[in-house]
Amino acid sequence: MEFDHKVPIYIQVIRDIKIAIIKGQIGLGEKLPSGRDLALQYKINPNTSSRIYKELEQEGISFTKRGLGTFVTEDQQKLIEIREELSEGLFDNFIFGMKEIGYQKDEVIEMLNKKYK
Amino acid sequence: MEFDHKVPIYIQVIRDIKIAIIKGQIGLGEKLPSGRDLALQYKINPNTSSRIYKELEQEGISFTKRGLGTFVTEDQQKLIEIREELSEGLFDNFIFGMKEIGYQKDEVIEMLNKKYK
Amino acid sequence: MEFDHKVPIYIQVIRDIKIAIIKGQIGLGEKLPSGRDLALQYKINPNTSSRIYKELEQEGISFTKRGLGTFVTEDQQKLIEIREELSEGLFDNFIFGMKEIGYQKDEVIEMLNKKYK
Amino acid sequence: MEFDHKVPIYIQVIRDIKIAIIKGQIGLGEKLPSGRDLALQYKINPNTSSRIYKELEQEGISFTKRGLGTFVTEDQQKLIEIREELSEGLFDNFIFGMKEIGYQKDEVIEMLNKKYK
DNA sequence: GTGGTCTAGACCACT
DNA sequence: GTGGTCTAGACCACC
Repeated sequence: MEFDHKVPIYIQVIRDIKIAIIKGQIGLGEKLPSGRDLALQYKINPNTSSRIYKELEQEGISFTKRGLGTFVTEDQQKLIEIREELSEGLFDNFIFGMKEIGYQKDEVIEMLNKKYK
Repeated sequence: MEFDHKVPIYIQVIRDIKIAIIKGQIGLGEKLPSGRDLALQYKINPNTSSRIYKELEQEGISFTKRGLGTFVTEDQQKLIEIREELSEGLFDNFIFGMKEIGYQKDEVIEMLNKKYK
Repeated sequence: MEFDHKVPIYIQVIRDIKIAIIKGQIGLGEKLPSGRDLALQYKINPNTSSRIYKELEQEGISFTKRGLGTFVTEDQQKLIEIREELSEGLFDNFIFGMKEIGYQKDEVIEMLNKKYK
Repeated sequence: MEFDHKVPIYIQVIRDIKIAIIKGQIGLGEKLPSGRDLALQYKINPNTSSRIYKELEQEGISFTKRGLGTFVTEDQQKLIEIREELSEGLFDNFIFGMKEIGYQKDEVIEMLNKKYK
């Protein structure tokens, strides 16, 4: 994975993990790599791993068992929440931004159709 | 104007000025406030004002006449460019993001229709 | 029993056993489960069981007979000691904490009365 | 300030700051010391300061202005929340614990009266 | 000067 | 082996 040096690494990795979860590449309840392994995988410092897992835990996406490791929550509801959080953010940003620069619904949709080709 | 303290103030002000220009609230060739006035208007640090004008000038959106102040370019072409730059950024971010979290074109457009209501 | 993963499991189990003892659910002189059984009961690692018994023994609450197992002390005095140790800890923590955040005796007792309803 | 080496420094400092706020020693909206200064005051590492402010921000107790510093929230409501959070935690822990080891309301209040002398 | 991020590396407690 | 905490020190963007 290549990092965009304009946005914090930990943010990018968190996003990456969230996407892996909602795509089912990482199952609910599954063990996540140890902090050290995550550091190796993404070529980051173990401290950064630790920060990543801490944030995920705070969002209720993972939890940790002392001495055992970090695990994905088993709460199915979370899956939906994550997906919504991610898409919601994209929609809001997009729609609000387009309004701000003066585009109406119809124009936006027409342009979107073109862009998607 | 309220700032989101997570994103640089100068970025937010630049965006604000660009939007005012493409909406015609600030006309082509029109004089922009002095750095000091800009600082007062937005309640920002004068250093930040000067950074803002420096960036706007670099993008060809404004130019300065020594002793007279800073003016918006008279180049109409710029208007279109700004609009495109802003919308381009929004589209890329949106489309790329939606792909990443697994939404296809049709779903996106359907959801967008709903959101716009 | 559900564990709070923020506090060491062995601490939680030790507390649980102490409470069982002072409540008489486990009698003085009674045999405690083998390390292996304890591990099964609490769904913990056998290593953790052995740590638990080691600590209990150190506090004089249990003792081991080689080849026979671990037993609760027969010393009645211990019962009182345990109870005091536990309640002492609770009182100190509570009173000190309430002082720190600025509550006086009378307020504390009044609030306590309310909470108990 | 002396630290209890059994509980994380950042937790203790956070508590200390919260108490200073609810006691009015630090006013609402007031600037907190810079991360570096906090580190000097408490004799901790600047990284630890940074962690402390991050947590406070997450709890809505402080906010940060880039390049300017960290400030206490101006929301009066927060004051009450903090006080409640702190006292609530103490009460719950105390009452639940005393119940667990078999003390009834009257005994508890009587003992508390004695302890307070 | 101010916070934000990251690396490096250490030590500890828990399982 | 696993996470949690802390120190040390660096670099950066922002104001």
